[in-house]
Amino acid sequence: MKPTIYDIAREAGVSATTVSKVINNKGRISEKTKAKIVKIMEDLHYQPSVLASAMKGKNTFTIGIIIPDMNNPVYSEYLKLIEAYGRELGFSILICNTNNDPEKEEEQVTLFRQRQVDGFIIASKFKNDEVLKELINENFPLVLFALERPELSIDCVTIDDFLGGYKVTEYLLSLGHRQIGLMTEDAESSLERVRGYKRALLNADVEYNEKLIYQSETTIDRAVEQAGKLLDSKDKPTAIFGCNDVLAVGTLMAAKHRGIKIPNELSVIGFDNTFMCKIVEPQLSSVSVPLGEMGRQAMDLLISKIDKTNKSKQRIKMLPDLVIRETTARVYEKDAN
Amino acid sequence: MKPTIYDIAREAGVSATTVSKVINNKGRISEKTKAKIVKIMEDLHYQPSVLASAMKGKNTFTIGIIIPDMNNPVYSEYLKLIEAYGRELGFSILICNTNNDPEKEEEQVTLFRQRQVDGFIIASKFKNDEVLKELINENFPLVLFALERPELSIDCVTIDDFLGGYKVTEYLLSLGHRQIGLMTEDAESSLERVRGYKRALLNADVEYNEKLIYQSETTIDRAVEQAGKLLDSKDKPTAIFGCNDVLAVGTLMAAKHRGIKIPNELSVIGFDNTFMCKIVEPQLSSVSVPLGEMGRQAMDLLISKIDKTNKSKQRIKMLPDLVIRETTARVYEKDAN
DNA sequence: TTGAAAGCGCTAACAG
DNA sequence: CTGTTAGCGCTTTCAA
Repeated sequence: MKPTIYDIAREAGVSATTVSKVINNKGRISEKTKAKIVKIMEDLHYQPSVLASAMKGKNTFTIGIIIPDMNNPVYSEYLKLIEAYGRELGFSILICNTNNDPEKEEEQVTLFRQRQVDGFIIASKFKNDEVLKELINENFPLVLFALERPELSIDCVTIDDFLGGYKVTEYLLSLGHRQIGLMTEDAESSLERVRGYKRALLNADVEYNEKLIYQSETTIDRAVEQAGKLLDSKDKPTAIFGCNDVLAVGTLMAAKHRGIKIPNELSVIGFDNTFMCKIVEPQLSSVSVPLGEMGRQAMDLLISKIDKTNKSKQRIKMLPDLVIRETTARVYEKDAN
Repeated sequence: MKPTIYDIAREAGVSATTVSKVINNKGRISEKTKAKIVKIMEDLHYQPSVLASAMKGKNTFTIGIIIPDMNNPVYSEYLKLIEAYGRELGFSILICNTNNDPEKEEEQVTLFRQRQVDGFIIASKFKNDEVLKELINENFPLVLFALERPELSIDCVTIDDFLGGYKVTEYLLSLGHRQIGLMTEDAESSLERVRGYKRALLNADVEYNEKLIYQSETTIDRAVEQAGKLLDSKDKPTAIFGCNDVLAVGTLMAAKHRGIKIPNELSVIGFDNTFMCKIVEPQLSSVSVPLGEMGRQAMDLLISKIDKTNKSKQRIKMLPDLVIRETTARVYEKDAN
């Protein structure tokens, strides 16, 4: 059996309270007894039970992370960073992969709460607002990651999707593209990216054409499919902006299947700047987001809520950067040949 | 505040014991009181505290997963599958990404145990055998995943790495290759794959050349680096077997940098059959492993240990399959040109 | 069929 | 500086 605080107390000839005090570095105890207790704890490999102390209202030092798909490299990367940073701070991570299924989202929140997580970081779009609202009402520690809820009063750290979409489009326009296709995803963030895209078109006096916009689930296969439709459509784009790298990689593949030369006949640019960008050929231009910094911010923010050191809510928005690689080029001029 | 079992009891005009019994479906209670209690629990959104019941010696329904790198698509995929299956069975997943750092491994095991996980699934190679041995001695529920410890009496589910390595090499030999390079990783599984490779060479009467073997960390960048050395070496291989897809993709890239045509001038084959195989060009041949089935088996095995329904230890070994895509071809014959 | 009492391992008053 | 006491939310005898 694992030793309990009483075993230590008995061994040291003191009370459990005293042991508790040295564990938590609280109250005042003589250096001598303290040293003795510490030694005994070590000898017996004593580890306090997080459960028992949590039952007394203390933290479990466990947080729940809810993400849509950890197979998407952005999320696996993010998860990895969060886990590492969390561990540094003494927190363990309970994960849930939702596939954006609202039922799972709700189910997991209650499951995690039964396990008394100290807080949540949520990256999966909650279709089910009720759950979110309940959490907010209870003032339960919670931060949204790369996900916004404009209508909800809630902490979040996101990237400036509008700016990202804008920059991409502006860059493509500067290369002479006028028919710029868009592969989007059913997510708030993509909506913003599309808004940035539209604004850039507007500012450049280029007409917006709805038919150049295709939505797809974020899997390679579906992206290939949808991008195929876009490429086969009448309004042939000379450039395509994928609202995330998965979508962009799918686009790349669809183009290759059709013998379309990249970047000469078609420019493609993604979003997220995942490792996929470097392994496809040609290497994918993309938009980089400071994932590490974002994860850190999200954690710090969450912990400040858990510790109640910070009561005010905030939206932190990080700015994205263009990373130009090999899939973007000046528009292909038929007349030139 | 969240309602407790006492709140329910009071509301229903019964004792906490009775409520506990309906929660756990134990003992005998009249349908009538049962119905009343159930209704009240629903009305109050009552969720029993896992912590409190765990304190009475019950399960936490939480298991710890320890993996080396969730950015490696094999692991993220596996993690995703495990999480889904675990949830189906009512278990939540605590994760830890170790980067194969023995300190983190040990640290996490104690951390997870403080949180009273019901068991572990470990995919990260434990350099620190002591921790593993301790767990085994205590008979703590534990299964190794895609990882073996031949010297330890421990449950595990792995793939037959030897067979995988053998098949790859056999296939490459059948294409006429004789100079077959190897990109390996510091892991038990890779050792087995190498053993398969050697055996295949032996069986085919092809001499084994140590200089064709390069070890690398499993990251794209390091793989590119190491593969570069292999490609630049005197013993120029006509084919390279990457002990995992990351290594193989790195090899592919290194070859491209050097203008080596694939598969005409160099065949490359990976291991794991991750989604990367399909997005690189040409598409990577690889070895598929039944990850889903393996995850399921690992979970089932672990749970049988937790429930103590199964005392006997076992090693489950799944068989891998070759998936031939576009990076493998008959050896390039200089004379033919 | 139901309930009273004890206790899991810990911590927080409060006394001494 | 240290210890006594009570109790977190639940389950488990055992008795009624």
